[in-house]
Amino acid sequence: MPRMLGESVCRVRPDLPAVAREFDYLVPEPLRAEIRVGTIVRVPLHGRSVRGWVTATDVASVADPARLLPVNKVVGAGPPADVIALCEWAAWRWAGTPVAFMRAASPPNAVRSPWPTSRNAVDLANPQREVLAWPPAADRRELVAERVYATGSTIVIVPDDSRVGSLVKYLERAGHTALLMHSGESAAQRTRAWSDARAGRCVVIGGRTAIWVPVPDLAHVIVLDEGDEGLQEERSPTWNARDVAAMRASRSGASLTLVGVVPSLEAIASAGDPVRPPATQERNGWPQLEVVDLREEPPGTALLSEPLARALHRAVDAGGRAICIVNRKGRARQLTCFSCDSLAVCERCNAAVVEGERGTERGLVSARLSCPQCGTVRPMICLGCHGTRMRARRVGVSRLRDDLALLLPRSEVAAVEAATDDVPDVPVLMGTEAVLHRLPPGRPLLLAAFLDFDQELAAHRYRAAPQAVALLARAARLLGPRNGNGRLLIQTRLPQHEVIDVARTGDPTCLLGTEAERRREVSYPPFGALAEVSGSSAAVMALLANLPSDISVLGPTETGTGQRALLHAMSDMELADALVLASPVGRAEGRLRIAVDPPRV
DNA sequence: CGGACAAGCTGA
DNA sequence: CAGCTTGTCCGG
Repeated sequence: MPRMLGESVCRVRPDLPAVAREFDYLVPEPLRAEIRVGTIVRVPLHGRSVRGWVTATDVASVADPARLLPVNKVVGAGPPADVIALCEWAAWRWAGTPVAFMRAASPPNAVRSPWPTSRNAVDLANPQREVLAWPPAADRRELVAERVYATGSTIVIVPDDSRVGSLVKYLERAGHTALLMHSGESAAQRTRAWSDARAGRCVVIGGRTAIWVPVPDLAHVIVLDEGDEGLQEERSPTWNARDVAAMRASRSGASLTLVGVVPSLEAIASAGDPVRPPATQERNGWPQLEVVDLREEPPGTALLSEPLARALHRAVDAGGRAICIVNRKGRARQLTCFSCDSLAVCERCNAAVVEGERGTERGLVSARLSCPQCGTVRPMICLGCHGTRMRARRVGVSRLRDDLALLLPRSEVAAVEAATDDVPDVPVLMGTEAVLHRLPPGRPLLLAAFLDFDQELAAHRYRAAPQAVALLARAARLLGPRNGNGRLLIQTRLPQHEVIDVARTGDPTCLLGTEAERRREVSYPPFGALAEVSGSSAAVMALLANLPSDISVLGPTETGTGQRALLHAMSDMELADALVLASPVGRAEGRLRIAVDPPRV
């Protein structure tokens, strides 16, 4: 096929994650007007017709022009050029393929309408970068509204989709064009919002994917709950919308506001020390707090203390709702024999067994032990002394529900876990943290009680403290401010812990200093960078072998299916560059997953 | 990713 | 050695 003079050539990245290359194609004259950077096209590749994104137009230097094939057709509009470039950056930053990001930045359905007359990028004289410490129960609508830019677009990232409705209404009442982009919406609705955003002069409100919207005139990016785990993609590449927001704002010359109850060290590292509201507002932005020191409770009361019982009765008698939170599913996660005190383990694999659902054994209802590792189930019998009575050591929500029901004979008590289908509208809910996300409407929430908060404080994850604050903050938001009727109750043996101080005083700096100290000591993020690589032994070992020497490696350790290792570098850039260098150029030998900034280590 | 083609395996 | 499975390569 001879190439004619003046015929234009575009570069296309096929929507095939395993093909880490771009290819050049001829642009047929009738398609020329529609083909620009970002346009979604179908192109012939290896005898097939595949979808892809145009990544460059008017490509000049072509290796072998005679071999070029023409683009088959234009599928529809895609991300604008600046977003395509942002996708390339994100692919480097989180060691993924650009395709993964281009998918996230594209509309769910094809958009055939032409681009609106282009609105120029806003030229802010003085773009601001700001970190804002904002107490959980304080209203955030005003905070957003006063930052919305009138002659340009604003992106507002809100990880929790249950709270966006009132924000949208508030902004619309203030005369703004608000576009909702949450994953809970239908594909058609999200496509429409994506398409409408191309006109600019709007406020886009959505979850993490909203950071990729095609607004042409970005002036401000606001990230609410910037430390929320929901801002990070769980699957690889594990990108974080807060970090993409910071880069997009910086590249567009837009302002950036990162808002958190206790701002993350990552936010502070990228946008400076937090701005705080006046101290009275900080205090009033948390509900009333009661800390129960479990060391002073009589032994044997376990997690159902006297002050907890009082608070529960008070809430129920007032006609409100009370929720109790323990992050352990099931009945008991650990059991010891009542007579010989040995730990109950699995007869096959020796792992600690948990108390399973009750089964029927020769006509008698009895508890069973089940192994979380291999699934073996046996009746509740001690392997050592054949005793049949067990003491529950780490009690879970289903057992606590039963205990709570005995304590509150006149109220209905329901257990809630992530797997619970319908959360019943009863006065008392006993649940894992899932209950904080799945509260049925109807009754006013008067009490949120963390029965074993030390489990969160002492968790061996390096982000344990901010995650613990996030739990308290979520509960606090549901309970309302200090002058309301909601009450937060925390049972602990560490009543002086900085995390609890934040809820007590409203002062986020209680925690920031010690947390920064801890992380700096071991060069953990944001004073260093981490990545977890896992997969088949061959793939992991090949990657580790090609790593430059300034990357330190913990492991590898055996997993069920292969190997896992933790990589540490002194900066995000160093880590990203090393992963580019070490990643296999051609086909990967077996499965490999790279999680940059793994949420739990 | 998935088609093409090569090398390996099996049974008469 | 035909006919089938399994593996490796590579795309404009």
